[in-house]
Amino acid sequence: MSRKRITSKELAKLAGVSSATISRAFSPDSRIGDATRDRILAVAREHGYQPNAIARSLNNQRSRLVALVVNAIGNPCEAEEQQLLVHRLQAKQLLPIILCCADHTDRLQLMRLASTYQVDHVVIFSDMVSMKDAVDIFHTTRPIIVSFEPVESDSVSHIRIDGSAAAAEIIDKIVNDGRKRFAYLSGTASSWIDKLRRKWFADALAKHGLAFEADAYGDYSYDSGFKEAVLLLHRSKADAIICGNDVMAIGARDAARRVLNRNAPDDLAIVGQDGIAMAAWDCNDLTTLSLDHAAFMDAVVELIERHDADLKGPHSITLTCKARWGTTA
Amino acid sequence: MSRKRITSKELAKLAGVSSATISRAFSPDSRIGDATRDRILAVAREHGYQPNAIARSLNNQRSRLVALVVNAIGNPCEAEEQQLLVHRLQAKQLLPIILCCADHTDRLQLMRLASTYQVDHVVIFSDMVSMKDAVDIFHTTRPIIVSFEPVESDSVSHIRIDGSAAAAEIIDKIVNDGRKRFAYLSGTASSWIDKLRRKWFADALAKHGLAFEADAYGDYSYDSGFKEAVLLLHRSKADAIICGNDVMAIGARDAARRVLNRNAPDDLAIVGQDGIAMAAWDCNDLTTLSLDHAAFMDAVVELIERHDADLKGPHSITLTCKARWGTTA
DNA sequence: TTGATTTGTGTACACGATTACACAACTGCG
DNA sequence: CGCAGTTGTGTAATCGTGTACACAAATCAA
Repeated sequence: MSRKRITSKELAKLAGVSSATISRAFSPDSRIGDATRDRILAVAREHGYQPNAIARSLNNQRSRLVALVVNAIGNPCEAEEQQLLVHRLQAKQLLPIILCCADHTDRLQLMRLASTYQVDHVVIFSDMVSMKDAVDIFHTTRPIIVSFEPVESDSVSHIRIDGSAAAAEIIDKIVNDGRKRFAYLSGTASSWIDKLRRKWFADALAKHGLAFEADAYGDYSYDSGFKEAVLLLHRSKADAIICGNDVMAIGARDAARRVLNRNAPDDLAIVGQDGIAMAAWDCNDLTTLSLDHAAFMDAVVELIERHDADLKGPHSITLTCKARWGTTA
Repeated sequence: MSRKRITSKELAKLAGVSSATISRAFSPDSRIGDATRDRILAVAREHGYQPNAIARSLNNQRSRLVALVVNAIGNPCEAEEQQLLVHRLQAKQLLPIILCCADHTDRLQLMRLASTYQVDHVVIFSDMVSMKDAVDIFHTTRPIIVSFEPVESDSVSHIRIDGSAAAAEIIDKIVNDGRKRFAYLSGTASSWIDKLRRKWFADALAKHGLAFEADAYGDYSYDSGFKEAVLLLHRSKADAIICGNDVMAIGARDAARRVLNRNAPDDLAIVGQDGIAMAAWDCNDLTTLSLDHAAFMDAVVELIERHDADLKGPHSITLTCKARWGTTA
């Protein structure tokens, strides 16, 4: 009920000790009498005292805050991973600060703002910021970079994702089904990761003497998938569309069915990427290049732990994708 | 490149002024010579100096952090709103700390942890924590509560959501279509908000002399919607299912079609709640009780602003839902 | 010219914790 | 009993800012 938060000095007076002893009562292994600690914790509980994390951070040089730089949290393709990571961080008593790039014009300013909070770690999922900028802004933090734009800085850890084998598997199947005219519906034109993903499929096509006949660019959203697919199918003779993520794939499938009356998998093949839960829903049942999100986030946490243990960097972990077979290709 | 962050005192030496003057250079309206400010900002930029937000927070008693207590971020039904709010907060230079309750066992401990960071505001979207606990833990913050469990504390602001009119509209239509046997597929058994939502529909049914014939409980997920709908349709003769959110509604529709070969809207009616973007996707086209998420988040920001302006509370804003007509009912 | 006001800057303390150091009390050992 | 080592606690400095206060210089009014 009291509006004001009690401080360690005030609690010290109440418990008849010095504020240093209060601090010790809250530090797991420090020289303090058992009786004193118990008494202090009792008084603390009674008055609702908890050490001020801001003050503690200032003193420790350790904030226990983690910045997550993402495109958006509203898009299921990212949100699922984010949820897993947030869960893991919370379990380690780390608090996530989310920086949402998608609808923020000045992303550098946003990252600078977060960096003033002395975050202990930075995880970058967004392909909307350049790694150079990120490294520059978080130069005191050693950012953990996630599979975008590998930077040749030794202060950066890196998770590499390899989907080449699974992409080949999927392409082989579709080509064996008799399709020859492929199109790629990209997430964003400028994204490094998106170019890499496209290359997995392009290389697989090359083995069959094929190449993408058309390209389109969306923004990872259902609506962009829908709209671009319509345009794509009008201006090309594509009978197979590889999409930058699952949500766009669903949009493309709906567009083909609704606007052009072409149904997957009979009239054309649609392939997604990510392997989100929604891809397995009965109404979607998408064929997709899927990544094990739990393993992905485990890798992120692993890097955070190595960073904490101050192991010499830079570190790198590689994960491979698997094909999920649905009924759209 | 330098591993260490520069402090105001060090910068002061470099610029040939005192650290107080450095501080003034970064405070918009404070007595400082234009020439001095410009010189300091130049030197600051050169050395990558930015005031330490942790230290500033400790001094100001103002952290510019906002805690968002949510069930999950992976569930589209919540993620969309969260994205809108995060966007609005970032525009105001406030940073969100997300507390994800769904997969965290000790939610009180989680809230206590966040409260030690002296967050300026708390927004509670989760129905997995009791308001009493939240108010207790964040007693210094004046939590902004969102439409769950109204608490008779004058330190709590509140957003009330009224869907009774829209629910009546939807029920009227379905009853006029000739259906009489209604079931409610709830989000969680214990949730206050879920009971309220059910009541909107129950009241509307009562006007027709009807009542829910069956109830089931899920967890807001697609899988739970699917599974519970199967059980529900086996043990009752329901021909209309009102679901706790859109994702469960999609699960229920898929279950009816796949497992029992009953298609909406011909063989049964399915109604969702929330009105997320996905509900309007061509493959779903859900009839749903929808809320204007942008207006909702505007209201949250409005409350935050009133709180900042220190207007006398408690404050309350009411929003009403609208029906979205799809092809599932 | 003089006294009052404004302007710009430095000094010193506060914010709320942690921790190196000092020291008293107690333990154990020969 | 005396001395070394351990244990528990207090004192004071520190983390990096913001700001009240003091004060000199500059400006202004009459």
